[in-house]
Amino acid sequence: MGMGCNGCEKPKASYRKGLWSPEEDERLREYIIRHGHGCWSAVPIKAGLQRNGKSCRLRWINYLRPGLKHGMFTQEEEEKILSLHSMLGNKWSQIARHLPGRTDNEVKNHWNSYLKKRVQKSEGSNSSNSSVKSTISNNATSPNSVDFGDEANCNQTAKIEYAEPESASPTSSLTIAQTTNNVQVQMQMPKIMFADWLQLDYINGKEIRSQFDTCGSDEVFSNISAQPDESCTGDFVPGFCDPGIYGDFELQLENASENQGGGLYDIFSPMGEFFSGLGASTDQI
DNA sequence: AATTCGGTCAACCGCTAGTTT
DNA sequence: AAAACTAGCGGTTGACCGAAT
Repeated sequence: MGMGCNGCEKPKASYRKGLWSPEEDERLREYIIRHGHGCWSAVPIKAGLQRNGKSCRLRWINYLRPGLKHGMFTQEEEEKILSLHSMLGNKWSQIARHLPGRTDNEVKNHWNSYLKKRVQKSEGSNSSNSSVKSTISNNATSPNSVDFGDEANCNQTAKIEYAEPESASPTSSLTIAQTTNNVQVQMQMPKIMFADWLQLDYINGKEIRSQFDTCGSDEVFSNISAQPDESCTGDFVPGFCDPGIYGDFELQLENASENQGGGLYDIFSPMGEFFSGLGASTDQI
């Protein structure tokens, strides 16, 4: 686009706005997968984009970040939104945290264009908006002190399944070797999809440190941005989190040290699921 | 066939809180 | 102490598209 007045030395770069082109998307994705995002305001410069950092951040978080679900909300998701909204109000980011693969923006949009009307209608026509509230009312305390521990623990949307011994074991022999410690665990513990596990805030009442967006943190985060390969089992949703022990589970990252600043990671979920992909850890950038 | 209407959703804007200089 | 900067949040906008007229 044009460049405003040339004479005045306003360093005001004219940023592109509006919808992202596929080329821009590719540049941004490529850059972040290789280098992590670091400081967002530097991203467009380093990635060669005529956008501001804020726009890049938004595009990554809401669209490009691996692991996002797109498309129709399931009934369970909708019910969850309704429940959470009745407790939290318009705290979209908090609500979205309990919907794996969904962004706050998406949840907000869905509420505004579908769910709000539905609630209003049922409120108008009725006495007590029964089913929605009843699912959560038992522990609906003040909005500030909502504790999801129990909910996360027993809820259905966490996709907790019981692993069959071999269905959980990937084809890769590497994996088998690496997960010997987990074999026993695999037999008796619930199998949790990596994706869901990462995004849950609590498991068995214990807080899990997982997040999808860390920047400039001094803590030793390993930000994993990976893509599924053939040996993936189940839904793979990569994310950013600390390796370590969380409650009854352990998350391992393999080969990370040999691939500092981007490279191939082997990632083991707590239940021994194996994933491999590109990654970059921000603490090395 | 052309125009208007209405809904959706990606993206922007302004603000706040936290951190760094 | 304060100014500058950053990430993140939620409200809002407007481009786009299908349906209705």
